[in-house]
Amino acid sequence: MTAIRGARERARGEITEAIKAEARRQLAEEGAAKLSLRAVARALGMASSALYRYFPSRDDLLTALIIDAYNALGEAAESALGSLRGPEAKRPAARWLALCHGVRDWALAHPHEYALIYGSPVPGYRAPSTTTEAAARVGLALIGVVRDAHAAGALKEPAEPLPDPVVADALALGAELGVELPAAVLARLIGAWAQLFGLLSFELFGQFNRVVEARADFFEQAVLELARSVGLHTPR
Amino acid sequence: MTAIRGARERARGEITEAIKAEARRQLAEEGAAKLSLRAVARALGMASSALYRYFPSRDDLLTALIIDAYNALGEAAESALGSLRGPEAKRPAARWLALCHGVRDWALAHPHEYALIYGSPVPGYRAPSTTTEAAARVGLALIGVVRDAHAAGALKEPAEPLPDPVVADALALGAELGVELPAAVLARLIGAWAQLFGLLSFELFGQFNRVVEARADFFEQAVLELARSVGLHTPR
DNA sequence: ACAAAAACGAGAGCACTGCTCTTGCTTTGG
DNA sequence: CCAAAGCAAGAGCAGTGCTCTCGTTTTTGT
Repeated sequence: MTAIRGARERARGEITEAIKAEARRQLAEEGAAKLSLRAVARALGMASSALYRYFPSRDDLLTALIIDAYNALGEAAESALGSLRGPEAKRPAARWLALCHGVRDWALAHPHEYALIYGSPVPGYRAPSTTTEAAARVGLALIGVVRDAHAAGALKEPAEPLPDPVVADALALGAELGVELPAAVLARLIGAWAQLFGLLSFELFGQFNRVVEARADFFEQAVLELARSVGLHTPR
Repeated sequence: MTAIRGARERARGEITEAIKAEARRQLAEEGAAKLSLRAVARALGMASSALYRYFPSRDDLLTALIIDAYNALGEAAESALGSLRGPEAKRPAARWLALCHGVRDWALAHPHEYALIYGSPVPGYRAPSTTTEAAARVGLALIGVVRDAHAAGALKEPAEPLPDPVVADALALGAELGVELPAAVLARLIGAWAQLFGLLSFELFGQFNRVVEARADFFEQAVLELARSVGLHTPR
């Protein structure tokens, strides 16, 4: 169905992509606030009004960029996991670390796109299912690492008890995702997920200026601690 | 020196405050992106050009709002700590919890102002010392709670070793702040600080939609875990 | 006390923005 | 082959941040 349905359809796809590419360029240079439809149209040599045939509004363009960014980040994370070789590829702690560093590396390489998805929600809130789906990829990857560890019997379930409502949320999530993990682990995974991005946001948004200098070391250390909190064994 | 230096000076202060108040109003309604100088001037019944006598640019107004927001948050946090009564007021874990909940309560009550300070940096980066000073208040409060616990001998120093560069950062921070805490504790405090806002940002920016429903319980649980990670005893 | 200097408010104006509407042209499909 | 749909371009509207100028008012130095 994506076959050649005429030159027009193909052209539409290409132009849509060109618009997004140029918008991404301006985003990387000036940030989301300064992204201007007219400037994009100008750079592409088209009338600004023509652009509205492809994106009905500026917010729609931004939403498309957001989804792309989520997917790019998800892909970076997954590929960091996939490029592990040798015995490292099987050790849960190493997988966890690789995943987190993959996320961080992408964020450092694309700070404005990171800000777009994990900074303040720019277009008056919203979360179409396409967005949330793409947004979930990193979280799912984290769960995957822990699930594999659990299946291999390499998980040390935390002893601390959890309040009932938290357990309920964790169970609901586990059921929805069809993943078999103890509620305590799942709940801590959610926390670790949020905290991972807390660390990244502080680093990227300048909150660590004059506080943390050895950013990579600090990140690794913090992320190792998160791995422990979900029950992963972290040798050495 | 802040004495009455003429009606003009007093009027200037009042008008400056009125502008910020109206800007804050529009901020709370529409978010930072939609805040317009002209609209503020209109609401105040003055010409838009007159507003530039008080704030040289839109970014300067935003910066002022950012500083105010940091201070309001810092104040909310400190007062949550100060309003503890009875034996709770002495238990480090209770103080830690009260502090974190104070931060969360303020954030939930002022989501747009929270987004202004912990979302994407809106005006092309920047951090005048006045900003960083106000921004540090919550972090300092967290440190204070742990310092007191340490002084009272109620701190269980974590055993896990830290990489040297991280230790160095922690020592430098401790020296700069003149606070006597083990490097391992200080390093974990920085992590806990970042993670606290990671949790809040995820909650406020909608990342927990359809994932975590029992937000307050979840927050409490996560923040308790953070307290443990810095060495605080958490009874029950 | 008076004149010079500084601060102020208002208005007009510039360059820019997102977005709409209308007018012609081109591709598509029955 | 021709009507219908898709498309690009231009003009135009309302709004924005910001600058400049021009009278007026307040402060300040002598």
